[in-house]
Amino acid sequence: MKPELIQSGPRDAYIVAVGESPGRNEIEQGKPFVGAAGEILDRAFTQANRALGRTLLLHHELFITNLAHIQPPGNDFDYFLHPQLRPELMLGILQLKKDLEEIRPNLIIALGNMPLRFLTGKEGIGKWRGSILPCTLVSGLKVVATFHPASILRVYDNNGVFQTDIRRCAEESLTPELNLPKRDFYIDPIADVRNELILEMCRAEWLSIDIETVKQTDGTWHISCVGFSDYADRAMILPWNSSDNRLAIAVLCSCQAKKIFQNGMYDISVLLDNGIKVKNVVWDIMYGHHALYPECGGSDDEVTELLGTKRVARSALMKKLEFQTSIYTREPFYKDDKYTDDLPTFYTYNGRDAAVTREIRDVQERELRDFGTIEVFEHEMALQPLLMHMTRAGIQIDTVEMNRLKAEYEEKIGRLQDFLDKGAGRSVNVKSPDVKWLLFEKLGLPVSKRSEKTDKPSADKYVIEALNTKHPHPLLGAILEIRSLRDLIERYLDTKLDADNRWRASFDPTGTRTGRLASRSNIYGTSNNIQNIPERIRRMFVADPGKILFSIDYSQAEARVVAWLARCESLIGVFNSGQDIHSRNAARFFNLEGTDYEIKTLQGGLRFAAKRIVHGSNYGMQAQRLIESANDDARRTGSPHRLTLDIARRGQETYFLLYPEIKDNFWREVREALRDTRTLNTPFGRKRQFFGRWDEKLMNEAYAFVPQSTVGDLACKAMIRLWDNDKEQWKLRPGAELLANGHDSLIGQCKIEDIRWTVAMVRKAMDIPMLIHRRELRIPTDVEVGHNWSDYNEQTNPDGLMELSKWLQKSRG
DNA sequence: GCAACGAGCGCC
DNA sequence: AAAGGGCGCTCGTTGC
Repeated sequence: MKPELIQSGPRDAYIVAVGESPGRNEIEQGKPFVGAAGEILDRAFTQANRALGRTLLLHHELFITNLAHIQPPGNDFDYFLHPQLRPELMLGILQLKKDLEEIRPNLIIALGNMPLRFLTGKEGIGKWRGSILPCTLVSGLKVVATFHPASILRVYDNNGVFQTDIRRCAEESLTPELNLPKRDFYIDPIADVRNELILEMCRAEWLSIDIETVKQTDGTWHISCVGFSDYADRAMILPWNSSDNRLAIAVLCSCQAKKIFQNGMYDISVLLDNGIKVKNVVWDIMYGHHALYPECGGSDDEVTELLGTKRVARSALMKKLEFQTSIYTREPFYKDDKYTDDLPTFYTYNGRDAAVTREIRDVQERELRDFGTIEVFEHEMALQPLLMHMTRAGIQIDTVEMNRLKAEYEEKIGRLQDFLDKGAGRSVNVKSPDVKWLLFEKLGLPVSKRSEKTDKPSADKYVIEALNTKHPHPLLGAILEIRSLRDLIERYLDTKLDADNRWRASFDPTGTRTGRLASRSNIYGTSNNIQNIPERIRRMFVADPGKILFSIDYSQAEARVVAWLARCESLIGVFNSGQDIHSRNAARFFNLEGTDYEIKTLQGGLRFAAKRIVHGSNYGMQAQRLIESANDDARRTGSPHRLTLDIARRGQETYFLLYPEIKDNFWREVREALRDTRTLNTPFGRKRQFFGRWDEKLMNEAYAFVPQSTVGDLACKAMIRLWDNDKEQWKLRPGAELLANGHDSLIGQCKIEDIRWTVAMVRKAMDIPMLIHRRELRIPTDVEVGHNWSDYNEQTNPDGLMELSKWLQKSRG
């Protein structure tokens, strides 16, 4: 008997969607994609149609079928393939061929790797998804592949990509033609052709530039070739190996055309290292993409790939050119050409990159205007030159101090490690599972937390700190101490510096989902992230000779933004009154009203607890986690005070009781915005779409987004003001410069005699009024100055950071 | 021997 | 069951 076909839809459909094989529900109901996977597909089409302004009756346009029409044992498609192709699959594919020949849809959607393989002969859904491909099963038809909807259930991060792919499918289904972009590539052209092209390209409005490089053993980059494209249908590729070409490259880079890059900070730096200045850089498609899809922010992308520390993509949406090509253009996947031995193929690859970059710019401009984030893009572009400057300037490291710290910590580690090994009866590596053996087997202590991913017991500092409170044991403290000392050495004190002993961290405006800057090691592989340097080693960062460091931070910035977002009059009142908000809150949370609460709270460490409670509670942190972070702070700073669960709970309850608007307004409005549009807007015009699964984690991400983003943007806006040399009102004197961004703080240096003036300028630039719910918010700033970057201490760090007024007094005396 | 991955942890 | 968010880096383990 012929098996029943699990299919649905009309035989005059525009689109045929092809899955792998039916599941149990599909078999029972005789229809494909009836469960959760079907819902995902349905929803994506509805959204795509809405985005395209179409009202399309899905079921009249879409024919859905599978490669096979029986369920393989264990739902494992491999059953059909190994040890050899099974007849059930071959029958299914013949049926599919027949169906396609009869229906002749405008578009076939391959849902997953197997349909991709049998419809196009291509393999690797991650590479080929989104590409418009000729169908090899039935010639003359076209295929777009994307993830199988069921995979979205497992890897929800793919949801955003899936949605953009389905949108492409809805567009492609309008016409049957493959109609792929055609481009001409002029590879190392003869002088006449080259000169003609140079003339034309210099006169063009836009010119994209893309370099190919090889890393040298000394960390520098050798340029192989440079691609230029003035129109998306052509590109010129100039190998670096002739002096004529190098001159041509210099001419093109310095011409008046508006330049387009993909991750230009890299290209521009490398060109500069080779004596070539790029003028009129106006568009970076990585920045454009980030302003459209902030979810692409985060590491683990081509930036980190460049550094050789690539990790698996974690972001819902990637920002690399390969991905952008798949969503902004109709150019099929071609990145494998990069790894060819064939020189012409490689040069063509370079030219295609340039042409695609050129093409993407135009699409991005339209989309940025439609989406309403063109100002966000321009803001990030404005940051680029000053961030490059900061990276290239760097900060001086006192290497004597660096080595002294390392020696001190190594000595301590040696002693503690001896103590630990003797106590444990064997050697214990504190960064290995040895610790779990020691805690949970040898000492028989209880497991209190497990990894979400692997379900393995956790032995992190919170667990160990909690164990130490309940079952005190000297080895526990030793583990924590060794871990943190090893960390200081491995992650900071062993950092490779440049030959002039400067720390040159890079800054990346597309590095986060919020618009904060990300910081990491630079393109030559020296230095590291400068935004997580521990306080206890910051003293090795020093001002240049004759100069002094300043660190100016926004006071309680995120908490203020939350108060304004919540329209919480009482909290706004406390901020506006100029009182010490934490002492004030501590008094109220812990019932110290009417007493001399400031002294009491300060002495009791409750002020610190109040700070933690406010910050954590705003973003959905629970009491248990609150005390962990508060007590960790206390341990690190040597404070004897510990927060108990009871006190934390009471404090948190009081916080929400006193300021109910946090939940009633702020949280509620975030949830409503998410429910209605899955999009949040910030006071500075950022828009972030949330593609994640609808759960509390998504809510917590969303609560944190606007405050974090607003403060991050605020500090960057101030940096732009100070960089912009035309603006007389924030003009810094020669020798004064910004050195780093600490999210809510700016770090810089200036000549010692200019410190008052410089600080006044920077503070003025940082004083940026915002409107939140039509109410003005201006966040005050605190200033510290010193010769090194650690806090002042009369005995241990007399050259450290202190309040400006105190420093002036001290330096007069 | 290398690459991927998880755990852990520094900062705001 | 319990769960703040946002990052980047290093080590140790594991799997090929």
